[in-house]
Amino acid sequence: MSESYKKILSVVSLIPASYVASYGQIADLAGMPNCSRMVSKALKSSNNKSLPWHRVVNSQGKIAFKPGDPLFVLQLNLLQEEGVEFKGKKINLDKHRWQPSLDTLLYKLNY
DNA sequence: CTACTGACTTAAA
DNA sequence: GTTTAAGCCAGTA
Repeated sequence: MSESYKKILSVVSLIPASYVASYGQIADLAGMPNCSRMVSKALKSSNNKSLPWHRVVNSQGKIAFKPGDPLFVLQLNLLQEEGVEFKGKKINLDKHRWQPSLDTLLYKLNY
């Protein structure tokens, strides 16, 4: 596994329950701007069961999967169990977006 | 080697 | 609201 993926996954692992981050946001925090597609790749290739992958949604606050997809339902359930509110298909990002403090990133990611 | 594919994003029309 | 188009880069064929 590449260092890029490791970094991405380590950022995702910091997202607390009932908060979400977008793919682009994760890419930015990992020091790889404009690499949102790599975030999805990294998540797909990860087998880590403790990774809170479900807390990553797209920039519109919507789940990235198609509504018919089994993973869509799974992710929706996981988020709702954590108390994330859906307004239709969208999450209120103003309320639920993860905004990590600088010390969180510095300390936990060894930047 | 080239070509295509994404659990994406942004800007522009 | 919508649809395009370009950008991104590790996998895959």
